[in-house]
Amino acid sequence: MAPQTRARLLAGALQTLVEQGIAGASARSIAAAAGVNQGLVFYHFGSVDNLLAEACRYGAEQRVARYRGRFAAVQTMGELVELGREVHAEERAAGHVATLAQLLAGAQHHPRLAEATAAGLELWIAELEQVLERIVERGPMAGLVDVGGLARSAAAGFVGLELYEGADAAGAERALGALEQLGAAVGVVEEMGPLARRMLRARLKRGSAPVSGSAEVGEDAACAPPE
Amino acid sequence: MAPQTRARLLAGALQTLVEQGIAGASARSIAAAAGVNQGLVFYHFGSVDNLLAEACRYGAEQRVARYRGRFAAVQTMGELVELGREVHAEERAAGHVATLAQLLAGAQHHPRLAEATAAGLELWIAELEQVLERIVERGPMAGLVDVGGLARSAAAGFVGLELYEGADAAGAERALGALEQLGAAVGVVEEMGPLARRMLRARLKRGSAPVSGSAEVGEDAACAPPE
DNA sequence: GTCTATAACTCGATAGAC
DNA sequence: GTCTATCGAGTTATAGAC
Repeated sequence: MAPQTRARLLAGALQTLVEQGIAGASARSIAAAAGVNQGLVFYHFGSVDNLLAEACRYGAEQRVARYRGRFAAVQTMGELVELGREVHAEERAAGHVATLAQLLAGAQHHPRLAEATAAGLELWIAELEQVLERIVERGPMAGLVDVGGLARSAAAGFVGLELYEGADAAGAERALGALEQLGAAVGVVEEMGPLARRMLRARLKRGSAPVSGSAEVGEDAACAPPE
Repeated sequence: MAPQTRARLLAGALQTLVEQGIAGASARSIAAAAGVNQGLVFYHFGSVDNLLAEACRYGAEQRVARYRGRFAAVQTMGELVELGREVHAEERAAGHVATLAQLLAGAQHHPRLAEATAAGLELWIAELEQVLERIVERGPMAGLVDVGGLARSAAAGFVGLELYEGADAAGAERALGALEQLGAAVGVVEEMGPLARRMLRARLKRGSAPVSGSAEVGEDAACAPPE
């Protein structure tokens, strides 16, 4: 019966994180949610933190697998934003992104949890990165943007939005709407192809130096001189 | 001596959140950090949660005031991204954005904390919104994007990035770098002025309907037909 | 592998001395 | 306003019966 109990504890840990947060994730509450004895947490996992770390990997694998097919079908930035909405809605309803956020909060002061949550997030990031790679490589930004970094900022931003939604649901909705509008702006760059690519390359070439002054040109310099 | 003790407890609460996270923010550890007796938490604030809620507002006001001048000086998207880097570095060093993230994690299952953290975040959002308003209104996106929503997504994303950095510092650095590149892409749209504006308006007009098919045009449709 | 019982501790919160 | 002392509940973790 060992494997079944382990699985129940893992599921119980996730459920407890959803319902009570990291501050309420004790051996007793997790065991109660799993319907098993409290001592089994320590028999099977050694400590509550170890259980939470394993539950993090377990949960992330489960959730990412749920969307793998849909991620694979995405071909455009618009579709990706649309899928983002879907994922947001489903994960919010199930409380699973909140789980990752709770673990991430706990991980700030706990190296073992940090390792596990980073691994869990990495699963989401890998999925996202594949999609972005497909989208970016055929557009004007190919080779000009770090796709892995983009995937990481999207995943991290998603977690932040999820936390924000818990404190201000209406504000989070506005944020999502604005992101869709911003996605449309990026889509414009995509559509513009080579012209946008030249301008973007020129911009990035200026490197990390302050770009002050460059934007005042904005209105009348629709076509920057090619290199 | 009452006001001094109150202030010490507020500072102690923030310090404890930085050093031990929401899970370790007990009346005893906070009082220890403040150098006062544990019972005074309840005398002055009634409960630990009330203290945390007040500390949230107190801390957010303190931090936002620190950057008010610099926010006011920002004139371009590039400068804003640059300031974002500065704020990130300073807040990370002081651990204060992490504080907001910890409170946000705790707020998910605690209405009183949710109210306080939403108010604290709102201070950052208001500051950001003013800057974005200045930048957007003179560019092609004026009137086409919800500036308040943009400010909210930026603030929430910032919190997420901060949490992510605690679990994977290198990954967070990549994310920040990619965001700078993406900011440059938005800058391109800014530079393009009226042309980009027409394309963007056409895009947004299609509304929230799936934009599938539109991006495949990308490479060879540098100039979409104006409406 | 699973349970009970329990040790040793920390928690929030309060009563009462000063 | 600040302290000590304390209650009752909840916590991790272990020892030992089954």
